[in-house]
Amino acid sequence: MPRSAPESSTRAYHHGDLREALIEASETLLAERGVEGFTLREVARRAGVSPAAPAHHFGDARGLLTAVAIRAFEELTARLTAADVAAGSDRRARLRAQGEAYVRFALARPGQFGLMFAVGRLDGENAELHRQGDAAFAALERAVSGRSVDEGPGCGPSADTPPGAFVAWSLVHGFARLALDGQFHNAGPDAVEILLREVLGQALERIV
Amino acid sequence: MPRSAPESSTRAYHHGDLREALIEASETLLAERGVEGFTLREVARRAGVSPAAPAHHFGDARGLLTAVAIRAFEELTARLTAADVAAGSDRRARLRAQGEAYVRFALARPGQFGLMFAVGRLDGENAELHRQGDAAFAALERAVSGRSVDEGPGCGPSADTPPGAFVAWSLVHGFARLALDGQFHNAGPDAVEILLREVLGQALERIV
DNA sequence: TGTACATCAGTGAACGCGCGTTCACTGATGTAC
DNA sequence: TGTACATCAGTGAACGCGCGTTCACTGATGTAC
Repeated sequence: MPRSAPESSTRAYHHGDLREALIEASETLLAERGVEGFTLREVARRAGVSPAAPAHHFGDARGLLTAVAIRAFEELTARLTAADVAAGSDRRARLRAQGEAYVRFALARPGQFGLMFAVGRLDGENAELHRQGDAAFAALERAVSGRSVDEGPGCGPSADTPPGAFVAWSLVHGFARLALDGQFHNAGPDAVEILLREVLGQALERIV
Repeated sequence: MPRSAPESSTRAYHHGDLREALIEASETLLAERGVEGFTLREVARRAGVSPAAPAHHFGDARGLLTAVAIRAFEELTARLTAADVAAGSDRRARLRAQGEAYVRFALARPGQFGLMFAVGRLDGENAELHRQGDAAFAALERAVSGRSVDEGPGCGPSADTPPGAFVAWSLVHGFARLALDGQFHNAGPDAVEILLREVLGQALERIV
């Protein structure tokens, strides 16, 4: 099932749905080469269009990357929320489920995960980007605060946010980045899997 | 006092000590533009030499960056160890002191911190790089395990490493990266300072 | 002490490369009448 | 239904750019005798 475009739904002209094709090509390119290896020309090549075509839909490279990041935040939020719901009502179980979902998302989509925090490559003025970023954080914060998924949307980091939310975020974020940067390679076979369980088991449950 | 070059001490010919000058120029360039903004030509420009000069001392760009990363790990280890010693013998105090030192290093030297974990830009075959990276981890692990600073050098991540070391590392590493990526900007004024204390206070002490 | 020579740090021009973006354009699609 | 026209997605060549690295070289330094 094709996802609907978040803003003005582009009609199919020559290509069919170039906007969508460019986003998907970006996702696979990011997966293969990371944010550092991303180029607009390569994306165009993979989508089978000329290097000038993307400008029509996204303005420039930053615009395309921002669209990809927005979608990535949406997927992260969906995964966090699904894990939360599946974990039941126990606060620690919810927290652990979300922590595991966060790390698994990062490991499954390393390129997109890198992009989401590569602020220099994104359009910081984009309101939708902020909205989706805040939504992902809100999902985590909800479990930390023991609020139900049904109790409204929550909001992004603020001065009122309980510190535990930052603790949980830092922990899973740091674990994910270290794992992606290969820092656990010497910690034995299946180190990431084993450590993930231990870290979440030892730490996340105690923190809050 | 000029630091002595880690390998074959380069004599002063035309420049004086180009090897050292290139490393220092790299450090300030990294500070200004991050790893993404690093170029060999710009470093040469800043050191006042031709673009071909660095090759003589470091082979290629990767070689120079690796030398810079090695030095950065040395500085991190020195900071962690100093904080550890200053914290006395209480295990939680030591852990907290090292955690704070880790984050402060990252905030003070964002470009070098980014470089240390930008594995794609470094020479993964370089033994000294691994040695210094392991040494930094070993400092952290020592406090987690409650071993004294005097009890030998320790070693890098392995299958025998207590999980708490990975927990502590993930926590401070994640906090540092999120802070550097501007993710705490909306958490109020002085958010990073306040959160740093809260995160270390709430979490690090409980984890082990 | 003086001279001839070897070493090698650093030069500067050139290499080929791929990049993001621009621009005038083409031609398929959709629409007004 | 048919025709003329407007729209605009996508083309492809060209722009200027800065990059890392190479190469034959220069000339200061150090050294052997």
